[in-house]
Amino acid sequence: MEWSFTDDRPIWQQIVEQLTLKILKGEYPPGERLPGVRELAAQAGVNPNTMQRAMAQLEADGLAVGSRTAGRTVTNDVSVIEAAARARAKAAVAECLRVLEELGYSGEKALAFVKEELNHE
Amino acid sequence: MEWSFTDDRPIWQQIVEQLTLKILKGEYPPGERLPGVRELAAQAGVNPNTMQRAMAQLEADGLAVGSRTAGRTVTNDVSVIEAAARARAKAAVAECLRVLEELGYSGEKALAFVKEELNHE
Amino acid sequence: MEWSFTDDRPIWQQIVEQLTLKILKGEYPPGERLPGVRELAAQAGVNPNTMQRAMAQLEADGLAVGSRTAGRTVTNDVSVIEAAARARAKAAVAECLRVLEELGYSGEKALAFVKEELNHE
Amino acid sequence: MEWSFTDDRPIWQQIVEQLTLKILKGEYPPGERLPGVRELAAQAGVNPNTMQRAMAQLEADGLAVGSRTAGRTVTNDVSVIEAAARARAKAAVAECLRVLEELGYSGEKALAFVKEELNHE
DNA sequence: GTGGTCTAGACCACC
DNA sequence: GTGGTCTAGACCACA
Repeated sequence: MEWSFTDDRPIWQQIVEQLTLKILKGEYPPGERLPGVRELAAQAGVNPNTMQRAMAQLEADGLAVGSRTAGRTVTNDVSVIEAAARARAKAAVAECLRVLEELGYSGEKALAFVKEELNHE
Repeated sequence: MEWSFTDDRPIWQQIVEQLTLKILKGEYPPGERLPGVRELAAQAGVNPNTMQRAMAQLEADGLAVGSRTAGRTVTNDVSVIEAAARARAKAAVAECLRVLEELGYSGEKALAFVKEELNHE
Repeated sequence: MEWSFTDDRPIWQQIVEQLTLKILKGEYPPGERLPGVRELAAQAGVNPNTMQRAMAQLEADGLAVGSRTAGRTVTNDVSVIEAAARARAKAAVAECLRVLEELGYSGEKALAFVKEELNHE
Repeated sequence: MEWSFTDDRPIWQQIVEQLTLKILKGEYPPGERLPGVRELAAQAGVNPNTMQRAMAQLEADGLAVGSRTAGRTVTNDVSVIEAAARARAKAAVAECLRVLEELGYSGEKALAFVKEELNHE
């Protein structure tokens, strides 16, 4: 796993995002055991506390469940994962459309613009 | 003008965004004189220092030009404004497509999803 | 017997509570032989060490007596059991009243509130 | 303010509880500015990080709102405060009744017991 | 060995 | 001066 961080946002947030993405994509399947805090921290080259901050957020989001002594696992509740994935996709599109609308793109023009960008990518 | 800020990002950045938008949309036409920092700060209910920082950014972006004596004006270079508008639109779409691709949406599926979101908005 | 644990508190404490309850209610009558640690541990799906710790606490509370050769039995001293039951009840009520008082419930109001909660349960 | 902690639970949780109680009781009225993290930490004799952990929880509970630069204030949403107070009271009573029921107290007997305890307090 | 907590001290952005 | 973040290092309960 390639960890890369920018300094415009807290590292723990970026960790949360990247781990969340792995869960949403199924790279960490539901129920799978997650590596320990110390191990992940070593991999990512951050302080264990920082990694733990990220894991706590992951738990708060309901994507990971922690048993006090036996490490954490990805949630078994697939609906939570799917809901998170859908929410992320919808948020991205909504933000995009919001900006385009601000710039004067009507619905049809916005769609055409997206299509165009998609093609000569 | 309705100024509203969230506290998840620096206020000066949000000011920059909103002022930039007004320029891109032509509400502040090229060459037009911008209100003074103190006046704008009073309107927005922020510290003049904060507004000052936003204006400095606007100058750095090339959208505003400042003469030490006569206040600031919107740039006369229309190409700069158009380029900025295009860049903002492309960035928004690119970010959106990036997220969708991360989540496993192929090009066609992404477009379909955007269309769908656009419809039941 | 249905064993269920939450991970907000040590498992051995929860075992102690549930076993204690069985003794107080008479499900394990005074003088009765308790199942062996290994057997109980298997039932509850926990490590024998954990169950062992719970039993030690039960002994410390005076509710179980252990003879090195013949396993453990529930105490024959009924007064100990009755005292424990009374203490548990009083502690529960005292804690409840403490919280209610903290929140501004006077004696009468507290009682009325308890009555109300009891009814629409 | 008298801060006293026990070592059976995390200090930050105890801080959260005590601050929450002050808010629920109105000692910190809605909208009131809370002392800074460093100041509170000094008062309580704990590390600023520990105090911040507590404040973050208070924010997550919706009882405090934080503006990135101007300190925290008690929420203005009185309904949140009232809901929290009611929830705390109901939880306390429910726990009490649960224990009493486990011990064999029927509804009426439980109420009578509470009344008795309340009197010779 | 696991996660959780706490301390100490430092740095930074923001206003 | 405010809150937020990060590091480093230590301790503890639990299983």
